[in-house]
Amino acid sequence: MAGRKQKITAPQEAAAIADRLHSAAIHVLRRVRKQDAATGEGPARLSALSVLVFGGPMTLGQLAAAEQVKPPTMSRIVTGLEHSRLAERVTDSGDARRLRIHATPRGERLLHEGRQRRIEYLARHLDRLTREELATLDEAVKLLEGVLRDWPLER
Amino acid sequence: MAGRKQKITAPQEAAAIADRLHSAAIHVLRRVRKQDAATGEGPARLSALSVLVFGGPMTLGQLAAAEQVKPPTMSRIVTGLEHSRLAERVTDSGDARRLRIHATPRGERLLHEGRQRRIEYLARHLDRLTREELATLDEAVKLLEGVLRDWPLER
DNA sequence: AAAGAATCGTTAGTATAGCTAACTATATTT
DNA sequence: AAATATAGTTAGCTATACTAACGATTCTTT
Repeated sequence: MAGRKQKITAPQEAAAIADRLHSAAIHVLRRVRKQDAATGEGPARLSALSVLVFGGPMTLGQLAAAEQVKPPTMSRIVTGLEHSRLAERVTDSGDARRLRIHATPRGERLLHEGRQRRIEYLARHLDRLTREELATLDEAVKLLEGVLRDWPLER
Repeated sequence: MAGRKQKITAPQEAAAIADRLHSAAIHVLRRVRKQDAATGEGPARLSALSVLVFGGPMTLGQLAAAEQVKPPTMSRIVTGLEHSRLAERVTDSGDARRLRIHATPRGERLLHEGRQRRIEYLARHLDRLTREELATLDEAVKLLEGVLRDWPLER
């Protein structure tokens, strides 16, 4: 955090961009989420499953924190994933209070397929951009990733 | 739409960017939506209210279509907005089946305040970007807006 | 003009996803 | 050993989504 570039930013400018960024993000996701219906699972389950697949097995509390959701909510989400045989609860050896939640092979498969479908759909629409425009978009996404990385979760 | 530039885009590139764009959009919105809790209204109501405020009065069916939601769902959302005195149903003169839904002054005020809060919050975090980086982000958002404009709603 | 069909919205019933409060079971601290 | 802290679950509430079935109106067709 100490190594950031100087802030030479006009605040109103940031606000105007923030507004349109917010709107664009909403509309992109609204289009894309329809593709996820094909998986037969709801968004909360898919998102939690994604955390499990890409972050590896973790406790219910960690998963709840990662999804910014309270433990009772995550408990129900995991129950749903178990019923669909996409994830499993395993009692932690060494601390019987804890549960290790992990994705099943079936869960990994379903996630990757859904992700593929979603990305292809989105990419099909980005295809109308030129190579240069895609490069701009790529750079902007990198900037956003940086902002998100340094963005404290509290507040 | 006929006047778009040539497609000289490598498809895999678009897919990779699509993936990260999707992820970034999810995480930005996840952070920002917490600010909306201060309004005391849920996301579906705020989003419908936003359509009413910026799109003007419309029928329930139009509002449902704009929000990509089925009529029964929108009926309940509007009921909620009415209970909070943020919107009103008015029977259409000329076609008694139709309802004109419109935002109340109170609804407009709440929406603008919430929007202000959300934008300021997001802008505060974008502030760590330099002027140049903000310009890149701005350009990328414009590109996205263009893609969204030409993106048919069906499918 | 009357009968039938289409349209608009609501009601009923179900599922998912979020919350707080209260509880159980296990670990840790004193 | 007793008190406290931690990890999850259960219970009960609310909001948001769906489909199916219904009522009321309007349009069409005979």
